Amino acid sequence: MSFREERAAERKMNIIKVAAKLFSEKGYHDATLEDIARNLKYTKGSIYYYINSKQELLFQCHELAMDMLINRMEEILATDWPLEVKLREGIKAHIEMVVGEMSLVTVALGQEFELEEDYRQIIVAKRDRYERYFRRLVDEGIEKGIFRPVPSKMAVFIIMGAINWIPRWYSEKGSMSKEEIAEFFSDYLVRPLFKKD
Amino acid sequence: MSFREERAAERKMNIIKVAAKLFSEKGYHDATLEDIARNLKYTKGSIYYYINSKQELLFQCHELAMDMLINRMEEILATDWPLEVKLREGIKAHIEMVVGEMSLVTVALGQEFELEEDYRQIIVAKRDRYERYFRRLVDEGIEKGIFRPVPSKMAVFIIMGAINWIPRWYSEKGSMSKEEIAEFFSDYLVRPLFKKD
DNA sequence: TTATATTTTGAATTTCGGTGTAAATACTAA
DNA sequence: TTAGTATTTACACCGAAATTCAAAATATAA
Repeated sequence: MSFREERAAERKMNIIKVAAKLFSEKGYHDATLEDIARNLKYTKGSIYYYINSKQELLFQCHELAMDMLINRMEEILATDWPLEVKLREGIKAHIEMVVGEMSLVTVALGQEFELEEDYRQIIVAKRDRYERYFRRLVDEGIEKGIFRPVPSKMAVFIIMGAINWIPRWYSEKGSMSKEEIAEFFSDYLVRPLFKKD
Repeated sequence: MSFREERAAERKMNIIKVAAKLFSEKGYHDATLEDIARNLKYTKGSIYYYINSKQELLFQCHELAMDMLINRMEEILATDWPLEVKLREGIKAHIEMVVGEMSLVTVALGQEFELEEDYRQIIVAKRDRYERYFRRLVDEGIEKGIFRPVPSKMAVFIIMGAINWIPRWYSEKGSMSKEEIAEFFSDYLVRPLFKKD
């Protein structure tokens, strides 16, 4: 990649990040390209040198967020940790993404229906793939008798829902740190999978 | 209330319901008054005979949904059921609302940030009140030693998040009925509150 | 330095949707 | 039946925001 291409890629990434921030703060529609441009000290016009449309920008936010989530999860799956540790760590990783890359992930989680159909399908496919990783962990746990038999799909929906809701209430100023939240959540959400003993 | 007033109120309610349906399907911005009117076989203009603005319409959706949730919960609290039953039933009631009045509640849950500040405050206040009901149940359970000590706020966030996420995946055609889902969720989400025995 | 390619600008264009309104129509009560 | 009120319509207005584009500015390479 040439120097110029590299710089262009970097700028585009900046635009995506700022767009994500504004999309998550004000919503897709209320964040105007004007806003995004002003934030970057660009003019509206120059944004179009880097992107083709506002819709594409939204899509890129989604895609970036999903890719980050998937990559992290695949790292975890590649370890030789015991399965319930993988699950717990997967949950923690997801929480950390949601809280750490708040704006990016918030856009991906909250503004799905703003995506036009073609884009939406791509994102939905990625999300399915991601969720399947979790479901498989639960299923394996059941097969091995570590977990009690539950409909794994539902269990994963509960887990995802609880986590994906975090941006709705999380504040830096809250009384619990990210790590404490991640710890509490992963315990609370995995606990009901175990058999009583 | 006179015959005419009554009919007007009924029509307004219809408008709200249809608006909710479209808002939840396409999002606040993409559902135009044109759409709403066409669905009701009205013209855009005549909608304005019943409402003052699109924004007000959104607010009414929120308010209606929140009031339904609060009323149902207050009914449950007024019973003499044991506290953990109240909690379980509260959860089930919430799920039934989310699934039964999908569009209305989906709007209320998903499109908070579309509300203008004044309206938003009213809705946030109602939601806080609602969530406090749940938190109090958890706290009482802890005090009485039925539940293990957990940060009740977090526990309720988990419960609410898991449920409020349902509209994202629920389909009539799914393999589990509303009731089965409600049953599974309330068990899964309350279970981690109990001490191990 | 100069010529060429890249980047940025700012204005112009276009489209769309919420809202206002005056006139038309339908309804109700007397 | 009719006067008066409630409801609906059609249309125009207006602003906002996405997108386009030609020209200007800037950077790069020869």
